[in-house]
Amino acid sequence: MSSSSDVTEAGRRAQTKARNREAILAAARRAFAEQGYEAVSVRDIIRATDLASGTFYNYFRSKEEIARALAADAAQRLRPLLRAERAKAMDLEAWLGGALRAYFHFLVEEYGGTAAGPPHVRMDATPAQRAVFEEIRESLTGILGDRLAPGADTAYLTAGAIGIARYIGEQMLRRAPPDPDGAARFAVRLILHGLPTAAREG
Amino acid sequence: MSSSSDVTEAGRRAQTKARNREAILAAARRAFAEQGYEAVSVRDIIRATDLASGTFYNYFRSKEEIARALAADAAQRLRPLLRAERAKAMDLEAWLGGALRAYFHFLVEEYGGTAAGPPHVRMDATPAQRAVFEEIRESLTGILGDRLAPGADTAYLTAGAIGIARYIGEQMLRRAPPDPDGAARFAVRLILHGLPTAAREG
Amino acid sequence: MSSSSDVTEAGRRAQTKARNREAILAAARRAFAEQGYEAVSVRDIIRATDLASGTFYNYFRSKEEIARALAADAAQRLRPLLRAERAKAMDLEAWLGGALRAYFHFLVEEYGGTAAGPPHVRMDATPAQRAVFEEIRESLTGILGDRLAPGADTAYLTAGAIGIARYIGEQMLRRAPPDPDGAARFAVRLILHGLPTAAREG
Amino acid sequence: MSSSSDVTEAGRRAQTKARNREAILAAARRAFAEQGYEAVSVRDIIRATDLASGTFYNYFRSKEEIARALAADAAQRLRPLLRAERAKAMDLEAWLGGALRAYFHFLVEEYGGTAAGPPHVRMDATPAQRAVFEEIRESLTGILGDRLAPGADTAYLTAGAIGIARYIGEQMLRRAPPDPDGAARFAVRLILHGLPTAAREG
DNA sequence: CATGAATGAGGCTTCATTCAT
DNA sequence: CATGAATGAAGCCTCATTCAT
Repeated sequence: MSSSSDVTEAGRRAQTKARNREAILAAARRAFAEQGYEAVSVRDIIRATDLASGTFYNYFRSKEEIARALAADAAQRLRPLLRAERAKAMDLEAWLGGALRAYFHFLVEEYGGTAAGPPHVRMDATPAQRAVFEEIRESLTGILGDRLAPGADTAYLTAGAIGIARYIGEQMLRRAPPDPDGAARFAVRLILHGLPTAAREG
Repeated sequence: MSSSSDVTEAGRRAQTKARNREAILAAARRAFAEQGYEAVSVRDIIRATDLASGTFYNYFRSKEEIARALAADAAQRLRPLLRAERAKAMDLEAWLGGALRAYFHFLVEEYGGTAAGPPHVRMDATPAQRAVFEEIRESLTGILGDRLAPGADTAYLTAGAIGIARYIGEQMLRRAPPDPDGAARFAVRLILHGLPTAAREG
Repeated sequence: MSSSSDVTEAGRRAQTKARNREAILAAARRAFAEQGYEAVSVRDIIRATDLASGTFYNYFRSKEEIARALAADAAQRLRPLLRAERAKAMDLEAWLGGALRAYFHFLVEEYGGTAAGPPHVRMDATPAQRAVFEEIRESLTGILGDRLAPGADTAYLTAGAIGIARYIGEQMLRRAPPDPDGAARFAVRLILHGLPTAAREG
Repeated sequence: MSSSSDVTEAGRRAQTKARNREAILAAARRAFAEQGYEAVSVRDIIRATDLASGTFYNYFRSKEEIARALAADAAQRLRPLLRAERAKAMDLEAWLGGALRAYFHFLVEEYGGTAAGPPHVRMDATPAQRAVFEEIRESLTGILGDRLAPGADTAYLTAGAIGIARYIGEQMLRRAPPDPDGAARFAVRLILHGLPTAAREG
């Protein structure tokens, strides 16, 4: 049963496994984005791949697990980007611009062409999402430094910033073609200077 | 059919009907807010009342119908409030303050005690929601008047304002006790002057 | 509570009761004929009257009972007719003609305008139907007298005759306007002389 | 995926599938014959097999579909038999004998042991049944040739013949053991020469 | 590991029947 | 007796998950 091509075979196997896993994840991401968790059936997901229904369970223990994996995956892909921007940025404007560009590009890559966008989940539904929220809060407080009043409500500040990013991101995805850089410029202005200022510029 | 208490009888019946209808609506509102449309089963809803499963269908034709009724109901309760604020308000600040206070009080009344808040639905999932979006956009453009640049992206502006309201509202609901007026003051400042200014004040 | 018009009142009540009972029976007959027993709901029946759903149960103990009542009713209306024809008839041809005319007129009165006709029930599903079957068998053997061979299969003979009547009756109901007398003439010829003979005449 | 028993494996699977499908069909046929379409629940059907409720839907999309499949199946098994008899037969008697024997044997195979027989559906409830009706009508007119009067009512003739076959078939199924050949001989005589002649012979 | 049929819990909904008024 | 809302069993069907091959 073991031949001289074992290594190659094992390699091919590993490749196939990785390919299958990615295929399932991609199909699930699309499906969840378009229809929401409950409306998606495991069969919807595997029907979008060339695999059989049972195979799903060789890669994920349950439908819930793939959803969590997906959310964690998104958050984990997003966090390094945000961290990198935080590291590079010298001031609030630079950081906001970098982070929002990163986020909007991420949205386009992840959900571009989708009718929907990322599921609008409660802000802290998963640990990964909570982590992102905290990450942003810390970056924000760090950069603001002593321009942050002692009693300032950083949770509200963070929520406001995230709200702007989320909703403008959703609008952006609905346009053809989506323009992440333009959206980021707009969001930066809105966050930094407020709505009247943002309205004054084309 | 001919007792002297006919009126009272009919009245009691009508009262019971109205009470049951409200009980079902309230249970559904809670359930949808906490778990989302798909995750809620009709049995979840009626189990939260003291009625029997079949009774649900004496009041709503389907699970979908009650969801629509709920969304329409919320939007229809919200729109007059927003309109009234628009009529009263002379400038942007007054309008924002009134509208946000109205919205946050509405949230507390509607979802106070709930773990969650209103479902984060896509911004224009239902006609009623679209209508609210447009209502806000129009108020915004109307009040800004010629302080709105010709090419300004009013959809982004509206989305940003709604995003702030939604996410700060969600944060507010999570606090005990929720403070809608405080949240409104904060949101007004954030929207009007931007994040750095909002951060500078306790 | 008792007035001088008690008799009149009682009379009106009895009238109303009879009217209601007939209304329910008529609605049920139509419904069963058009949709079949199981497909008809009690609400279908009472919706076709101006009564309330609970009222149904003041007149019939259950849906099954009204179906039985209906079948019994039909059989009981049919049997006297058949008996009368038997009494009048001097020979087979006269009896067949009378009985078939009676049956086909009965069908038109009972189911005319209906899309369907009487439910095609098993020949002996109810006692009343069994009784009709036996009634016909006895008339047949009585009239045939010694023209009936000793070992003749009277069940088959009866079944054949009934089969002809049922299926030609069904065809007749489908025509506009239905012609019960013509159908009876045709069926008599077919039963008496067989198909080739019946085919030879227009 | 690569064992030497692949063919056998696939074969066994296919066999199981076919067996299950047949088991479901058989159970449904019995149930529909005994209780009629509406009175039969999908659970009745699968309870008569050793399968689980959900399995039904691996084979048929709905209860309606299996009913249609059953009717179509019966008609499709019957029509070739009737056609073959039509091709062989030189005269009316031969054709009637062949067709009725074929039909009665079909009944015994299909519904033998059943308390009931085929559901007495309206003569043309399904396309397949309409097709059988027309098939018989055409054979009849073809064989009668110019022994058919110009204005003869071929629909009535066909209905009469089918009525005889249906009701005598029902009687036959009720006997133990059923005698399809005897029933066919009887029915031929009745159809060809009429009731008095049929009565004269044992 | 892949396959895909089998499983059975559970979802939505209908409906015969009861009962307070 | 009439009314019509309440009841809960039962129907059809979907789906996450298991398992033999």
